[in-house]
Amino acid sequence: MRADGVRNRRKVLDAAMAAFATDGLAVPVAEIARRAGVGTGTVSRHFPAKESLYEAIVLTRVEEIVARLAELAATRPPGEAFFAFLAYMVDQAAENRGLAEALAGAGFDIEAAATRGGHDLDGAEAALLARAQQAGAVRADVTNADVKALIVGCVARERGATDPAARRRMVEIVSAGLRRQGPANGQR
Amino acid sequence: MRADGVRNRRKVLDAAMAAFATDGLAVPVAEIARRAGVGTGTVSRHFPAKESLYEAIVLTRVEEIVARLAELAATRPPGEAFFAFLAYMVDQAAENRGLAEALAGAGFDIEAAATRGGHDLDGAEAALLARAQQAGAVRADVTNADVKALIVGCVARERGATDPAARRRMVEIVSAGLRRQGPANGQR
DNA sequence: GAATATACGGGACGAGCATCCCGTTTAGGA
DNA sequence: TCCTAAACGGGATGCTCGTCCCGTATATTC
Repeated sequence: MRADGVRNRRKVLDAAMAAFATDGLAVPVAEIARRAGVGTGTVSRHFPAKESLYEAIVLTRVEEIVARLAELAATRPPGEAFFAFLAYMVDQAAENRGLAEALAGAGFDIEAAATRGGHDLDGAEAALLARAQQAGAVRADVTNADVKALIVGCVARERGATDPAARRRMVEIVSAGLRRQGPANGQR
Repeated sequence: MRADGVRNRRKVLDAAMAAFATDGLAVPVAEIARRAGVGTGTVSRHFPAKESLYEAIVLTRVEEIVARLAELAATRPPGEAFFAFLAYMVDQAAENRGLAEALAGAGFDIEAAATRGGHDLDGAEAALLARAQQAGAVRADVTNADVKALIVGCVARERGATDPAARRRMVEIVSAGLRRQGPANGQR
């Protein structure tokens, strides 16, 4: 492979990461090419379809997430690890519009991409949840799909205005709701 | 106005309601025309832009919602009214993909449409929340934007598979999180 | 320094869609 | 029954994109 090919591939990848993060997955390929300082043909040649760009980028994100998850699971007690991971995911999604869209299921199947890349994101999340439930830190009837939807909700506030305080408050609310309810709390 | 004009306008409106509810706001105008049994020209003449279709349909939904909100506020104690409205909104959005998309801010500004139609949806929701907070039923630091985002989260589960039990569970979780926290709950 | 495979740029092409237009049809009154 | 304004259908048009192609340029090898 030629050196300029490697270099340009890298530039496209970086530009696409930035573009997806700020403008979302619907950003036109031409805009990515513009940001990378190359022609659209160069983008298409390195990534035959837009999907391949999604995939290449999402995979690195997934790797980071899986690593973070493993680290939390290894170093913290079950409940704490679960809630820390929840907060981490919300922060990631809040800073990356493309990731938020992917998590919301708009335009890209992130789980499928993770699986194709050899990562079992869903399984790892489910295990983290299950451990937290066994430890009595999380309601027993919650499913992993519930948790993923709630993460989407935490990021669904006013587009653009990512007030960190509001984000923290959202995570708090959802965390409180997920915690096993005390016996004296049973109204409704 | 001619009788067939009135009739066709009605047919288009009904078809669009059904199409938006099942297929979302991105459904092509041609598909709406097909469902209504008319040509695309007829749709365009009655509703010059797709936006006007959105608006006409959303307005009836908003009216229902505002009426329901007023009824709950008038007949139930503050906290109960608030949580009942939350559950109501989630049910509505779960049964209507177009409404869910509009609430999530994807492709249509529902608040603006409500305002143009003379309804103050946001204000009414905020008042309901404020009353529940004054009554001590809901955390004092929660904003109306938070609540709206959480509603989106409750509906963000796997597309299509609208398991009623899961939906109820999501509402429970979010409601629990929104309730004023007991003093003994302060872990984290 | 020449030869060649590799890569580049950006225009061409086609798909999907909203909107507009106009020749044809029809409702409703005289 | 006839006339005309109103309404209809669906093809034409224009726009935004993703993808493909090909004439040109350049890195690499001998």
